[in-house]
Amino acid sequence: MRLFRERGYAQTTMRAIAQEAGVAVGNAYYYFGSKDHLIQEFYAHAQVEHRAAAQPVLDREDAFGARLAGVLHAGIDVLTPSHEFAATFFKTAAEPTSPLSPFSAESSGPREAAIKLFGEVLTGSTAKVDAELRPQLPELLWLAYMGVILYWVHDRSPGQTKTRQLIDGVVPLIDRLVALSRLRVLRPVTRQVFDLIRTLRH
Amino acid sequence: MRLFRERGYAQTTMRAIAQEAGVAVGNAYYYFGSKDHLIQEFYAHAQVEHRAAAQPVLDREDAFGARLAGVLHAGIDVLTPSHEFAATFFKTAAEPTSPLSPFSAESSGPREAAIKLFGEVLTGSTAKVDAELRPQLPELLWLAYMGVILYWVHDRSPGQTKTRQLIDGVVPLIDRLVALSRLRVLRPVTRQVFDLIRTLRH
DNA sequence: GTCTATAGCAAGATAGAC
DNA sequence: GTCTATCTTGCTATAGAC
Repeated sequence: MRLFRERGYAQTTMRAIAQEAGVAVGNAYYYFGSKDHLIQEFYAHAQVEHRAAAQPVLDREDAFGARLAGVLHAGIDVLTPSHEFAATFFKTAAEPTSPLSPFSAESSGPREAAIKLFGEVLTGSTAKVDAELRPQLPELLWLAYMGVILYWVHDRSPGQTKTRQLIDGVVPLIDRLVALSRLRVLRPVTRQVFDLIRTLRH
Repeated sequence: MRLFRERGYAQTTMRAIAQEAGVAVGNAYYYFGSKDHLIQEFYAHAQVEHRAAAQPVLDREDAFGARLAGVLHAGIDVLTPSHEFAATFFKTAAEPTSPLSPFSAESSGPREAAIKLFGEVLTGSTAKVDAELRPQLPELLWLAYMGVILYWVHDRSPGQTKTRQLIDGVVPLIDRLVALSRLRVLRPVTRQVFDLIRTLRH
């Protein structure tokens, strides 16, 4: 991970990694199926750090919006030192056939943990949420987080300021939509959304 | 393209491509900067085919929803023969630094053409659209199309049936939201969305 | 400016000995 | 489990033909 951050993904050779780890190249491949597979370490690591960074926010805030914003910002905080490297490795993660896709079975560990984190955003908050929406919401929030990361990876503004603006802009929006979900007028729309999600899930 | 479709992206070597084309490897590199750059041909080709496949729909339908659904389905129709290959090359397209990203400057040609196509979906329709939303809508529809493709690439259901369901489910939703955009109650929400888009654009 | 042929490098991945 | 040697392939370099 240190080499990746320092030189970037492509510039870090398996030979260099093996040498740095004091083992032979073949041995590295004994433990990691491919260079790409090393990235899964990154996921697991990032998830643990994210959890830790989010804790103070979860302890402090009780408004849904503040909690969500805090957790999203914490996620980006943790990733920021690896921004350049993340941009280059993102291609591997995006490949659907890859076990590195955040949607893949191999990534289910970190994914479940992340969804659980967004569950805590909800349960610890004072928000009143539509009963039908509530069980779906943690996964939807995680999906939104994936969207934020997708934007962040492409974000070339200095310090990724735009991503911060995206979070600050999109959180009140989600907050409002969640509140509106209980409104009678919007019932058909939310129903339609749920039906669609249900259809696609299996 | 034929070799890619038959063997997949990784399994097709530059040596094989050059041989099949009856040229030397060096000559292939004279015309294409890298193996990845061959993919841009795919984009351009797909865009032209998409345009042609969408024409009958645009001639026939005048309801916004029907036009949008038709154009989205036409896009997937055109891509379907390359589904397997697309899944493996998608990684290159997803890398933000890559000139192959659909958001990159190098891809602006096909992108503009695609956005224009969604402009026609709108202008030829009978839909009444909020004045503030109208100029933004074609690009937003294109973005939604990118989302559909993202889903399609990951879609492992036989014949990518799920993607078809996604289109059929999401189109009435978009249709309804576009109609609702003129509603007074939702004005603050749409304003919020526009402000966010404006902020992020520069 | 367009093309061929060939040689060779770098780096991801693998085979097979120990 | 670990190593060394080797293979494969994207890509580059060179020298030369037309």
